[in-house]
Amino acid sequence: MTALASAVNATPTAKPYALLTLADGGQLDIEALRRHVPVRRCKHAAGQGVYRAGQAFEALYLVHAGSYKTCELADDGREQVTGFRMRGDLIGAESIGLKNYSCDVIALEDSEAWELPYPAVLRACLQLPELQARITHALAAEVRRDRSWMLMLGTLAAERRVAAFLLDVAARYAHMGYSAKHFILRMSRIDMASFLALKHETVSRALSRLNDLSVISVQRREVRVLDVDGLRTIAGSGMAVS
Amino acid sequence: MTALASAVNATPTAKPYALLTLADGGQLDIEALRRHVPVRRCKHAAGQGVYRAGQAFEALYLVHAGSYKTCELADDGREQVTGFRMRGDLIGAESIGLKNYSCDVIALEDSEAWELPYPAVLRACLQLPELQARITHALAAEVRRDRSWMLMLGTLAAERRVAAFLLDVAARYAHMGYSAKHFILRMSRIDMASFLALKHETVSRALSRLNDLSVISVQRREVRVLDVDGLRTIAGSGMAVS
DNA sequence: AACGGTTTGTAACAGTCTGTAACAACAATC
DNA sequence: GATTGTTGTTACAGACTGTTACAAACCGTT
Repeated sequence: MTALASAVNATPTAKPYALLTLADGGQLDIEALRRHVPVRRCKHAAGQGVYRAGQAFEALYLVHAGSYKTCELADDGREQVTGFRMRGDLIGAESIGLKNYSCDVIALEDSEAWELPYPAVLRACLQLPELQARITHALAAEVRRDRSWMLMLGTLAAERRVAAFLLDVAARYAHMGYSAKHFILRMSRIDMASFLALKHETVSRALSRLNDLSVISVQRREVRVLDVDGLRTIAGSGMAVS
Repeated sequence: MTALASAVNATPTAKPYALLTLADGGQLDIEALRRHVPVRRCKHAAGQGVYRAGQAFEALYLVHAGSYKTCELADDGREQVTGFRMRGDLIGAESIGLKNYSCDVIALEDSEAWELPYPAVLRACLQLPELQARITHALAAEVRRDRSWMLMLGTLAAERRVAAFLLDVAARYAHMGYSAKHFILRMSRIDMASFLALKHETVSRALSRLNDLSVISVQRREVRVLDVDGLRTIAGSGMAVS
């Protein structure tokens, strides 16, 4: 990573954040949660897993720094990246109700997630009605987000998918207080391609074309958005992630 | 529908069913729920909506008979079928936490869903801890199911997607007590194609080819599975829907 | 039984995306 | 600083799916 790049969206300041950004921005903060649940800070090196499919389900995780990918696995080895998680995102909720985690969650860079042991969370839910609602809302939001990507994957051509993806990344960085016009992608072309149901060469070509159209400027993982409206037009009036 | 067809998987008998088939088959039955929540039976003609995106979110629904499709809509008119719902499936949970429903749910045939007013459900959750867990589990299962389809859509070619879809339909009919080897598809080719992120002609071609391979026998919406293992091989060792 | 409208099937053609391959840029290691 | 491996880019040929068009089957209605 170049010196310039590292200044764009580096490790965040320790600014406090609400639990479960995904939901509607309510008031339950991490300190209230800590009074009921023993929180352990877990650091992960790039490529290391928070958990893997099949491991015993024991905790939820809250991303504190860095970024992760969630991967679905098939018996025959097929693999699919189903999403990327950043600061404030909840991890592990998809496995609630199971004895074992149903997917892999892997750090894309050196990252940190806070471990919330599930039995403690369950007990805390009885005393903090807000927490229960928050988790339910986060799950519902996750369903909506996944479906909104299904809409995107089912109706947009390759180049438009890539454009929609960039807009989503930009919006998420903006939400975290970073620049929406200049950022570093944390995932490889292969992960991006898997998520977008494309091949990595196709993603490269699409990015190059968006670059040639002067809608963005891209060099490897560094992206500058030059024409947001142009990008929105290509993506089809953008995402409707709720 | 032919006389033969109607005998295959017609309106179900009024066999009692557990709440939220999607989850892990627990014990909370519909009678326990009725003691806390006023249940209204809602009938829908084919093509009629249970609710539409934008309508005020007021209730969850439990499919009692028939079948529905869930549709995601984009601002610019793009549309994507994101799933099909049958007896025992919960509808509306994806909109929990919102003021308005986020998608359309439309009956594929004459169907019936039981309305569970959400405020009453919320109150009931305080008295029936099982209910709260059930809804949470159903939501988590919904996330897993959607991701498992993302895996399928992202990694399988057209013909294999259709095969995987047929296996899923067969499994769901089997779960409801119908034949897994002989059933009637309730959705049009267009809905099926939308769900599988294909065009309806491609679905037609794939079905014709599976028919020519003697893996299935298909005539319009009537399907006979002749070679389950063959179908599984084509689909890539089947789905891992949990 | 005849009538439109819808749904489904088939075909030829065109287009996008993919697969392969070679190369370039970068990172990590020695 | 050279080397090795990973990641990303680009070009070209080829396969699959999408497009378009039309015909047949089915449905509900008259």
